[in-house]
Amino acid sequence: MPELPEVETTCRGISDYLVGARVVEIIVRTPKLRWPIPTKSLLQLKGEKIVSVRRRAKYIILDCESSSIIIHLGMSGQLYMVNKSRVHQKHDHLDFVLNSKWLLRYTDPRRFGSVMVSPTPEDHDRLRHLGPEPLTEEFDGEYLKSLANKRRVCVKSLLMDASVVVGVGNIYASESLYQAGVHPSRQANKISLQRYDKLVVAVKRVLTKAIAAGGTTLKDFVNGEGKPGYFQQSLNVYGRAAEPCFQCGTLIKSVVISQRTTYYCPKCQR
DNA sequence: AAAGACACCTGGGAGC
DNA sequence: TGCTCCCAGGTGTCTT
Repeated sequence: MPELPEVETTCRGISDYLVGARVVEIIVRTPKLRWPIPTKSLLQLKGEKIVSVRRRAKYIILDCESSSIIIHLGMSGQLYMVNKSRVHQKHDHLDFVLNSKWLLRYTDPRRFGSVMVSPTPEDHDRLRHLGPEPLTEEFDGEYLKSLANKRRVCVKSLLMDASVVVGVGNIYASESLYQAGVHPSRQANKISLQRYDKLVVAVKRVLTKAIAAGGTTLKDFVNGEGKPGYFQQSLNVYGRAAEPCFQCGTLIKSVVISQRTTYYCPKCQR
């Protein structure tokens, strides 16, 4: 489900309900996600107020008074507000009960997600080595080109490497490369600065548009209020193998790059 | 050191 | 209807 726009959408959806609220109870039903939930340190936050809600890469950070809760949605995770009276179902692993009529529920069928606790989330092992946010000025063509010069991987793998830039997952990598006219299999160190400038613009544009649309709902994504996103209506190549390119009519192709299906137009992307 | 393969899980859809 | 197989939005870790 979630790439950066979906995580951002989730953050915005739950923030108003959480900031300033107090966590009166924490219910851990499934202690084992990708890693074991640190139940003990999590329960110590019971009674604390949530000070802020933010995002770093695809991690959602709930800052409480003494420490922060770090949540990753993995492939199938969802985080959303429900009325306290809503009964939990099979994959509802975790509830944060608030001092209001709401609770924050974490649902994740595949359990690839994770929940961590840290007083200094930026320094956490999982977050420390992350690259810049894609929607900042730090992420520009020169930056990308300088890293690409040292790499022999294909450009799509470079774009999806979280130590290079965070938040560009499989959908938006394909979409950005299409918009920039860059072939996903092209070797990263053989692309000019001009083309990296263009690629960076494309990444920013695609992500910004997707956030504005409330994310992409492929199967089951819902925002913090349980509503779907609408960006899938704007997808140009992702999931469109054997369908005509909107620009030139050539049939969209798919190829597997580092174990992930990648979509591109063989004519528009070189 | 970098790049590729594999692992963790469940559910949904296609094909028979 | 029901079985089997394949695929899926991520990313840490192991192997080359």
